[in-house]
Amino acid sequence: MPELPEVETVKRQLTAVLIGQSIKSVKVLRDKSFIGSPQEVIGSELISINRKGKMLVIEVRSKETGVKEEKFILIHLKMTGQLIYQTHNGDSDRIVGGHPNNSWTNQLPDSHTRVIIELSEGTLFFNDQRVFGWVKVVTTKELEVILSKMPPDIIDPEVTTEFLYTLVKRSNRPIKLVIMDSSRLGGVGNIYANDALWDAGIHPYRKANTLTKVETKRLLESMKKVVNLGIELGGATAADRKFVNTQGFGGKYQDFFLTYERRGLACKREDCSGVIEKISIGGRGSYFCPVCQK
DNA sequence: TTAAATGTTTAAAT
DNA sequence: CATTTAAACATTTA
Repeated sequence: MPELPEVETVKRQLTAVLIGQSIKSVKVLRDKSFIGSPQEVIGSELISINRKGKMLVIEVRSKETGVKEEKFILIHLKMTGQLIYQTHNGDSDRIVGGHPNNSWTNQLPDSHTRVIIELSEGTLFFNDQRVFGWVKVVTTKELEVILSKMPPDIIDPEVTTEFLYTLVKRSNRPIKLVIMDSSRLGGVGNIYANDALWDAGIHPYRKANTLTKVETKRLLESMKKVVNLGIELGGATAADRKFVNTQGFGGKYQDFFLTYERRGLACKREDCSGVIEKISIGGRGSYFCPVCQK
Protein backbone atom coordinates (compact mmCIF):
# COMPACT_ATOMS: atom_id res chain seq x y z
CA MET A 1 0.00 0.00 0.00
CA PRO A 2 2.59 2.65 0.82
CA GLU A 3 3.27 4.51 -2.39
CA LEU A 4 5.51 7.47 -3.10
CA PRO A 5 3.37 10.06 -1.26
CA GLU A 6 3.11 7.86 1.81
CA VAL A 7 6.87 7.25 1.84
CA GLU A 8 7.56 10.94 1.31
CA THR A 9 5.29 11.70 4.27
CA VAL A 10 7.14 9.24 6.51
CA LYS A 11 10.42 10.73 5.35
CA ARG A 12 9.37 14.25 6.33
CA GLN A 13 7.97 13.23 9.69
CA LEU A 14 10.94 11.11 10.66
CA THR A 15 13.44 13.71 9.48
CA ALA A 16 12.00 16.16 11.97
CA VAL A 17 12.75 13.93 14.95
CA LEU A 18 15.50 11.46 14.03
CA ILE A 19 18.28 13.66 12.69
CA GLY A 20 21.13 13.94 15.15
CA GLN A 21 20.16 10.89 17.17
CA SER A 22 22.53 7.96 17.43
CA ILE A 23 21.87 4.25 17.08
CA LYS A 24 22.20 2.39 20.37
CA SER A 25 21.24 -1.08 19.20
CA VAL A 26 19.52 -2.97 16.41
CA LYS A 27 17.43 -6.02 17.10
CA VAL A 28 16.49 -8.23 14.18
CA LEU A 29 13.41 -10.31 14.94
CA ARG A 30 13.09 -11.72 11.44
CA ASP A 31 16.24 -12.47 9.44
CA LYS A 32 14.60 -11.88 6.06
CA SER A 33 13.76 -8.32 7.02
CA PHE A 34 17.34 -7.15 7.58
CA ILE A 35 20.09 -7.40 4.97
CA GLY A 36 23.65 -6.74 6.11
CA SER A 37 25.09 -6.50 9.57
CA PRO A 38 23.51 -4.41 12.33
CA GLN A 39 27.00 -4.01 13.76
CA GLU A 40 27.92 -1.70 10.88
CA VAL A 41 25.65 1.07 12.08
CA ILE A 42 25.60 0.74 15.83
CA GLY A 43 27.00 3.87 17.43
CA SER A 44 26.44 5.91 14.27
CA GLU A 45 24.64 9.21 14.05
CA LEU A 46 21.67 9.79 11.73
CA ILE A 47 22.64 12.52 9.27
CA SER A 48 19.84 12.76 6.72
CA ILE A 49 16.82 10.97 5.30
CA ASN A 50 16.06 10.95 1.60
CA ARG A 51 13.77 9.08 -0.73
CA LYS A 52 14.24 7.50 -4.15
CA GLY A 53 11.12 6.01 -5.63
CA LYS A 54 9.49 4.32 -2.67
CA MET A 55 12.79 3.60 -0.95
CA LEU A 56 14.04 5.53 2.07
CA VAL A 57 17.73 6.34 2.24
CA ILE A 58 19.02 7.12 5.71
CA GLU A 59 22.55 8.47 5.85
CA VAL A 60 24.51 7.53 8.96
CA ARG A 61 28.03 8.40 10.03
CA SER A 62 30.24 6.71 12.53
CA LYS A 63 31.21 8.89 15.46
CA GLU A 64 34.41 6.93 16.01
CA THR A 65 37.44 9.03 15.33
CA GLY A 66 39.31 7.96 12.26
CA VAL A 67 36.32 6.27 10.67
CA LYS A 68 35.21 8.50 7.85
CA GLU A 69 33.13 6.32 5.65
CA GLU A 70 29.42 6.95 5.62
CA LYS A 71 26.94 4.16 5.49
CA PHE A 72 23.33 4.15 4.43
CA ILE A 73 20.35 2.36 5.85
CA LEU A 74 17.90 1.65 3.06
CA ILE A 75 14.31 0.84 3.90
CA HIS A 76 11.65 -0.42 1.52
CA LEU A 77 8.16 -0.88 2.93
CA LYS A 78 6.88 -2.77 -0.12
CA MET A 79 3.22 -3.57 0.49
CA THR A 80 2.74 -3.86 4.21
CA GLY A 81 5.77 -2.23 5.80
CA GLN A 82 5.48 0.36 8.55
CA LEU A 83 7.78 2.64 10.46
CA ILE A 84 6.67 3.62 13.92
CA TYR A 85 8.69 5.86 16.17
CA GLN A 86 8.08 6.62 19.78
CA THR A 87 10.19 8.46 22.29
CA HIS A 88 11.32 6.91 25.50
CA ASN A 89 8.74 9.06 27.25
CA GLY A 90 6.00 6.83 25.95
CA ASP A 91 3.17 6.64 23.53
CA SER A 92 1.84 10.15 23.42
CA ASP A 93 4.07 11.45 20.65
CA ARG A 94 4.15 8.51 18.31
CA ILE A 95 4.94 8.94 14.62
CA VAL A 96 3.44 6.30 12.38
CA GLY A 97 3.76 5.65 8.67
CA GLY A 98 3.27 3.06 6.00
CA HIS A 99 0.66 0.33 5.82
CA PRO A 100 -2.29 1.31 8.01
CA ASN A 101 -3.40 -1.34 10.45
CA ASN A 102 -3.76 -1.65 14.18
CA SER A 103 -0.01 -1.90 14.72
CA TRP A 104 -0.18 1.89 14.45
CA THR A 105 -1.87 1.93 17.81
CA ASN A 106 -0.76 -1.36 19.34
CA GLN A 107 1.76 -1.53 22.07
CA LEU A 108 5.04 -2.42 20.35
CA PRO A 109 6.73 -4.70 19.58
CA ASP A 110 3.79 -6.73 18.32
CA SER A 111 3.50 -9.81 16.13
CA HIS A 112 4.44 -7.87 12.98
CA THR A 113 7.55 -6.21 14.36
CA ARG A 114 10.63 -7.32 12.37
CA VAL A 115 13.38 -4.88 13.34
CA ILE A 116 13.81 -2.65 16.39
CA ILE A 117 16.24 0.24 16.14
CA GLU A 118 16.99 1.72 19.52
CA LEU A 119 18.00 5.37 19.29
CA SER A 120 19.31 7.83 21.81
CA GLU A 121 15.92 9.40 22.47
CA GLY A 122 13.43 6.85 21.23
CA THR A 123 12.74 3.61 19.40
CA LEU A 124 12.08 3.03 15.72
CA PHE A 125 10.03 -0.07 14.93
CA PHE A 126 10.04 -1.62 11.47
CA ASN A 127 6.84 -3.62 11.18
CA ASP A 128 5.90 -5.70 8.17
CA GLN A 129 2.92 -7.99 8.14
CA ARG A 130 3.84 -9.83 4.93
CA VAL A 131 7.64 -9.64 5.16
CA PHE A 132 8.21 -8.33 1.62
CA GLY A 133 9.89 -5.19 2.82
CA TRP A 134 13.43 -4.85 4.12
CA VAL A 135 16.01 -2.82 5.95
CA LYS A 136 19.44 -2.93 4.35
CA VAL A 137 22.86 -1.49 5.22
CA VAL A 138 25.04 -0.41 2.28
CA THR A 139 28.21 1.58 1.65
CA THR A 140 28.35 4.78 -0.40
CA LYS A 141 29.55 2.85 -3.42
CA GLU A 142 26.85 0.23 -3.14
CA LEU A 143 24.25 2.96 -2.86
CA GLU A 144 25.59 4.63 -6.00
CA VAL A 145 25.22 1.38 -7.93
CA ILE A 146 21.68 0.91 -6.68
CA LEU A 147 20.65 4.48 -7.47
CA SER A 148 22.23 4.37 -10.92
CA LYS A 149 19.96 1.48 -11.85
CA MET A 150 16.79 3.26 -10.77
CA PRO A 151 14.71 5.32 -13.18
CA PRO A 152 13.64 8.90 -12.40
CA ASP A 153 10.56 9.45 -10.25
CA ILE A 154 7.36 10.77 -11.77
CA ILE A 155 7.72 14.02 -9.85
CA ASP A 156 11.32 14.62 -10.97
CA PRO A 157 11.71 17.50 -13.46
CA GLU A 158 13.59 15.25 -15.90
CA VAL A 159 10.39 13.30 -16.51
CA THR A 160 9.07 15.39 -19.38
CA THR A 161 6.48 14.75 -22.05
CA GLU A 162 9.33 13.74 -24.36
CA PHE A 163 10.59 11.22 -21.79
CA LEU A 164 7.20 9.63 -21.36
CA TYR A 165 6.43 9.73 -25.07
CA THR A 166 9.50 7.65 -25.98
CA LEU A 167 8.57 5.22 -23.21
CA VAL A 168 5.01 4.95 -24.43
CA LYS A 169 5.91 4.65 -28.11
CA ARG A 170 8.03 1.56 -27.75
CA SER A 171 5.46 -0.57 -25.96
CA ASN A 172 2.19 -2.10 -26.98
CA ARG A 173 1.32 -3.16 -23.47
CA PRO A 174 -1.64 -1.57 -21.71
CA ILE A 175 -0.73 2.00 -20.77
CA LYS A 176 -1.38 1.29 -17.10
CA LEU A 177 1.37 -1.33 -17.01
CA VAL A 178 3.81 1.03 -18.72
CA ILE A 179 3.37 3.89 -16.24
CA MET A 180 3.58 1.43 -13.34
CA ASP A 181 6.75 -0.25 -14.65
CA SER A 182 9.20 0.58 -11.89
CA SER A 183 12.19 -0.26 -14.07
CA ARG A 184 11.33 2.68 -16.37
CA LEU A 185 9.50 5.18 -14.21
CA GLY A 186 9.55 5.41 -10.43
CA GLY A 187 6.89 6.27 -7.92
CA VAL A 188 3.68 5.37 -9.75
CA GLY A 189 1.81 2.73 -7.79
CA ASN A 190 -1.62 1.29 -8.31
CA ILE A 191 -3.70 3.94 -6.57
CA TYR A 192 -2.15 6.89 -8.37
CA ALA A 193 -1.97 5.09 -11.72
CA ASN A 194 -5.71 4.49 -11.64
CA ASP A 195 -6.49 8.04 -10.61
CA ALA A 196 -4.12 9.64 -13.12
CA LEU A 197 -5.58 7.65 -16.02
CA TRP A 198 -9.04 8.72 -15.00
CA ASP A 199 -7.96 12.32 -14.68
CA ALA A 200 -6.43 12.19 -18.15
CA GLY A 201 -9.48 10.43 -19.61
CA ILE A 202 -7.49 7.45 -20.84
CA HIS A 203 -8.62 3.83 -20.58
CA PRO A 204 -6.15 1.76 -18.53
CA TYR A 205 -6.18 -1.03 -21.11
CA ARG A 206 -5.33 1.27 -24.00
CA LYS A 207 -2.24 0.11 -25.92
CA ALA A 208 0.55 2.44 -24.90
CA ASN A 209 1.84 3.08 -28.42
CA THR A 210 -1.54 4.33 -29.60
CA LEU A 211 -1.38 7.37 -27.35
CA THR A 212 -1.00 10.67 -29.13
CA LYS A 213 1.52 13.20 -27.95
CA VAL A 214 -1.30 15.36 -26.62
CA GLU A 215 -2.68 12.46 -24.61
CA THR A 216 0.80 11.64 -23.34
CA LYS A 217 1.23 15.21 -22.17
CA ARG A 218 -2.13 15.16 -20.44
CA LEU A 219 -1.36 11.84 -18.76
CA LEU A 220 2.00 13.10 -17.54
CA GLU A 221 0.39 16.20 -16.07
CA SER A 222 -2.28 14.07 -14.42
CA MET A 223 0.31 11.74 -12.87
CA LYS A 224 2.34 14.60 -11.46
CA LYS A 225 -0.86 16.22 -10.24
CA VAL A 226 -2.27 13.25 -8.34
CA VAL A 227 1.08 12.22 -6.84
CA ASN A 228 1.77 15.76 -5.68
CA LEU A 229 -1.75 15.99 -4.29
CA GLY A 230 -1.09 12.74 -2.44
CA ILE A 231 2.02 14.25 -0.90
CA GLU A 232 0.18 17.42 0.10
CA LEU A 233 -2.52 15.36 1.77
CA GLY A 234 0.01 13.21 3.61
CA GLY A 235 -0.66 10.08 1.56
CA ALA A 236 -3.58 7.70 1.74
CA THR A 237 -4.82 5.69 4.67
CA ALA A 238 -6.83 2.93 3.07
CA ALA A 239 -5.91 -0.69 2.79
CA ASP A 240 -7.10 -2.41 5.89
CA ARG A 241 -10.81 -1.79 6.03
CA LYS A 242 -11.05 -3.13 9.53
CA PHE A 243 -8.57 -0.64 10.87
CA VAL A 244 -10.37 2.39 12.15
CA ASN A 245 -8.00 5.15 12.97
CA THR A 246 -9.13 6.92 16.07
CA GLN A 247 -6.00 8.87 16.86
CA GLY A 248 -5.75 11.13 13.87
CA PHE A 249 -2.90 9.23 12.26
CA GLY A 250 -2.53 8.90 8.55
CA GLY A 251 -3.07 10.92 5.42
CA LYS A 252 -6.18 12.24 3.73
CA TYR A 253 -5.78 11.26 0.10
CA GLN A 254 -8.26 8.41 0.48
CA ASP A 255 -10.99 11.03 0.81
CA PHE A 256 -10.06 12.25 -2.65
CA PHE A 257 -9.78 8.96 -4.53
CA LEU A 258 -10.91 9.59 -8.10
CA THR A 259 -11.48 5.95 -9.04
CA TYR A 260 -9.63 3.78 -6.58
CA GLU A 261 -11.94 1.55 -4.57
CA ARG A 262 -14.93 3.23 -6.23
CA ARG A 263 -16.35 0.27 -8.12
CA GLY A 264 -20.07 0.71 -8.68
CA LEU A 265 -19.98 4.38 -7.73
CA ALA A 266 -20.75 7.30 -10.00
CA CYS A 267 -17.95 8.76 -12.08
CA LYS A 268 -16.78 11.99 -10.51
CA ARG A 269 -16.35 13.81 -13.81
CA GLU A 270 -18.79 16.62 -14.34
CA ASP A 271 -21.59 15.74 -16.73
CA CYS A 272 -20.46 12.11 -16.96
CA SER A 273 -23.12 9.48 -16.27
CA GLY A 274 -20.65 6.58 -16.06
CA VAL A 275 -20.26 4.11 -13.22
CA ILE A 276 -16.77 3.04 -12.14
CA GLU A 277 -15.87 -0.52 -13.13
CA LYS A 278 -13.10 -2.73 -11.87
CA ILE A 279 -11.03 -5.05 -14.03
CA SER A 280 -7.69 -6.80 -13.57
CA ILE A 281 -4.68 -5.68 -15.57
CA GLY A 282 -1.42 -7.46 -14.92
CA GLY A 283 -2.98 -8.93 -11.82
CA ARG A 284 -3.67 -5.49 -10.34
CA GLY A 285 -7.06 -4.05 -9.60
CA SER A 286 -7.85 -1.42 -12.18
CA TYR A 287 -10.66 1.06 -11.78
CA PHE A 288 -12.00 3.18 -14.62
CA CYS A 289 -15.04 4.89 -16.05
CA PRO A 290 -16.24 3.13 -19.22
CA VAL A 291 -17.92 6.31 -20.41
CA CYS A 292 -15.23 8.97 -20.25
CA GLN A 293 -11.99 6.96 -20.46
CA LYS A 294 -11.20 6.06 -24.04
C1' DT B 1 -11.22 -23.88 -0.30
C1' DT B 2 -9.73 -20.72 -3.30
C1' DA B 3 -8.80 -16.10 -4.72
C1' DA B 4 -7.48 -11.51 -4.06
C1' DA B 5 -4.64 -7.89 -2.21
C1' DT B 6 -0.07 -5.37 -2.63
C1' DG B 7 5.42 -3.63 -4.96
C1' DT B 8 9.11 -5.29 -6.59
C1' DT B 9 12.36 -8.86 -8.31
C1' DT B 10 13.74 -12.66 -10.92
C1' DA B 11 13.26 -16.23 -14.14
C1' DA B 12 11.40 -17.73 -18.30
C1' DA B 13 9.38 -17.04 -22.72
C1' DT B 14 8.74 -14.57 -26.95
C1' DC C 1 19.30 -8.11 -27.18
C1' DA C 2 14.79 -6.00 -25.95
C1' DT C 3 10.31 -6.69 -24.59
C1' DT C 4 6.82 -9.14 -22.22
C1' DT C 5 4.74 -12.55 -19.19
C1' DA C 6 4.48 -15.26 -15.21
C1' DA C 7 5.91 -16.75 -11.00
C1' DA C 8 7.75 -15.83 -6.54
C1' DC C 9 7.80 -13.60 -2.08
C1' DA C 10 4.25 -13.98 3.06
C1' DT C 11 0.20 -13.34 5.18
C1' DT C 12 -4.40 -12.12 6.03
C1' DT C 13 -9.01 -11.57 4.82
C1' DA C 14 -13.13 -11.93 1.60
